[in-house]
Formats: sequence, structure tokens, C-alpha cells
Amino acid sequence: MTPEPKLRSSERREAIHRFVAAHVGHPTAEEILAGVRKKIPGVGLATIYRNLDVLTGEGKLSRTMHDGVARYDARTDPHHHFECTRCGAVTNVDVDVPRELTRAVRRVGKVDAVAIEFRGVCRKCAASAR
Amino acid sequence: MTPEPKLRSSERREAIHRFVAAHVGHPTAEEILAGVRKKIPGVGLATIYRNLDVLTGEGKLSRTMHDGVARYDARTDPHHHFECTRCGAVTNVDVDVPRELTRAVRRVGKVDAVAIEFRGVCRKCAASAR
DNA sequence: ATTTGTGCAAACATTTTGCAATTTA
DNA sequence: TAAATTGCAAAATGTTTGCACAAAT
Repeated sequence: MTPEPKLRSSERREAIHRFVAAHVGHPTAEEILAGVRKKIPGVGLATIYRNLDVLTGEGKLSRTMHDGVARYDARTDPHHHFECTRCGAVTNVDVDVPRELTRAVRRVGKVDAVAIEFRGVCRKCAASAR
Repeated sequence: MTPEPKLRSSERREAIHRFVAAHVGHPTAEEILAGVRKKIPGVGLATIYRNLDVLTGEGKLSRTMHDGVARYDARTDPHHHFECTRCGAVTNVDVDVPRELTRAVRRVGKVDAVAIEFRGVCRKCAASAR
């Protein structure tokens, strides 16, 4: 197998990590690019993607797919998501997965992970009536 | 708003619908193309996509995203999925979502739909040990 | 000095769209 | 014949990769 490259510190990687950690809204690669460029104007999109891969591999970030586009989160412990169908915001949700749920699935296979996605209209959007 | 076009019958659309209905494994557009081409060699990929959109809009198919690629299913009633991390197979799972689960999310917003994705190793893969 | 990290552009994969020709009602 | 459907190619997205150069160890 390919020997894992030894990571060395890089300003970009740290900036990317910090940006995602500071943004609860599950930013996309493009959003992260825009954010990081405010501090380091020269960064390229490829650097963003490569470092997001590294950070995800290190377990410092988690990746979730929403409508086919990747979003990143500094939370890596088990949690779930609420996606607003009106504004697209993705919010973390803390709920425990009842044992009975995964138990019912054992006939299909051994469950290693469960991802629950709630979809609906978030508080903010519901407030701005319509 | 744009007036909805009146649908008319088409051999391709029916073949696409039949193919998906006959394939429990949540085929992708490419897989559907390959399958339909056995019956109708001339079909193009754009036709597949356009008809999948129509059929999904009609409520005859449902679309789910897995790793950024769309998969289609003739089941449109609420159900959930088990994805094998080894072979990639997607299996339908019938479990009820406990009331308490969505109740806990009300503080975030009004929940209209819940999608649960179980991930793990399916029976078949577990059997072919390793 | 070696090896990792970076920017840029090109390559990729999936899905969508423009258009002229065909088919259906 | 009017409107929907199709094939093809081109465009649009989002992501990955090849390469030469810069930076870190």
C-alpha cells in the first residue's frame, strides 16, 4: 500500500480548519474558499479541496452530502441534520437513535452508522411568513 | 408561471419506468440507460434524465442521492435505506420513525420529511468473509 | 536534500440545456 | 399542424488530478 504522507503544518490548512470550525452552517467548498480568501487572497480551490480531504481523513472535519454537493462541519461526533427546504440552511440536530431502530435493520446487515436527515422549514423561514 | 406541458405517451418513458420498477437495487441513470438500451438501442442519456425528471415529478418514481449520484426507485411511499459500504448496494428498509424523534426537532423547525440512512455491511458481503 | 504543499489549468463525472428533426394527439 | 419528445452535442456543475514551483522539515 501507499505509505501515508507525513503531514506538515501549513497556514492554509489551519485557516481552512479554523474557518469551518467558526461556521456552524456547514459551508461548501466554494463558501470556504471565499471565506479563506479574505485572509489569504491567493488560495486556489484545489487547495481547499485537498485540505478538506486531509482534515476529513484526520478526523478533524466531517463531510456530508446535500443535493449532491459536499458540505463540511467541524463536528465529528455522531449527530444529525435538519435541512431547510426554503433557505437551504443545514443545522445540526442532537437526537439519540433509538436502539429499536437499528435493531429492526439487522436482517439487512450490520449497521455501523446511522444518518438521519430531517427536512422542513426552519424557524427563521417560518417567521418571515408568506 | 410556465404552463405545464401535457404529457403524451412515449415508448421510452414507459420502458424507463418499467426498468426502474423491475430493479430493486436503486439504479443510477447510467444503469438505466444500459438497461433500456437492451430494448431500445437508440436512446440517449438526455432522454433518460428528462424522463426520470418527469416520472419523479409525476410521483411515479423517487430520487435519492448517494455519494453525489442520483439513484431512482419505483417505491414512493415513506421508507428508508441501508447502504452497504463494501458493495455499494442500496436496500429499502421499512422502519417507523418514532414520534419522539421528530418531536425533539421541533425547536429547529417544522419537520416535513425524515430520511434515515443506515450504513454498514450487508448480509451478502458479510458472508463472503474476508 | 527530500518530500509535502500550492496555484493553475486541464481533466473528470454527472446532470442540464439548445436545437433541429421526429413523433404523438 | 401544434405541441411534446428525442438524439446529439455543447454547456454547466462540482470535484479531482498533473505538473512545475514554493515551502517545510
